[in-house]
Amino acid sequence: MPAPKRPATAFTRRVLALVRGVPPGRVVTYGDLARLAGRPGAARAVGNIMREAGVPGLPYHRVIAAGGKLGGYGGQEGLKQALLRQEGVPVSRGRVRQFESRRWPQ
DNA sequence: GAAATGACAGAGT
DNA sequence: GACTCTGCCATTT
Repeated sequence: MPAPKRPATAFTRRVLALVRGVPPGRVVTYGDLARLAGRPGAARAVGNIMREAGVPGLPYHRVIAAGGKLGGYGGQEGLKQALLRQEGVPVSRGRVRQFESRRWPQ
């Protein structure tokens, strides 16, 4: 059966809340989200949450992988890159430029 | 309840 | 700089 529309656990809820709080023009890594959510090392789990959450209205495209890599986007990396560029985030060759300076929170 | 899955991270080659 | 291997975790089946 389809997953619940609402976050199942506090961790998931926290991660989604953090994503919601990322302002335009800023990016955050999966590892950071995991750490901010209180579970360092759960970067992989964060990715799973994004994929399964299915909650519209969240800037999922602002969540990138470590090192400024875009990571995945449901097989739509191109779209993710386009969205980031629209918000003023320079992306080149699947990587965010100056991502260390655009990382959130900072 | 246990095994499989995956939008990752880090160190090593 | 790109590729490979291992470790970690929550969710799904």
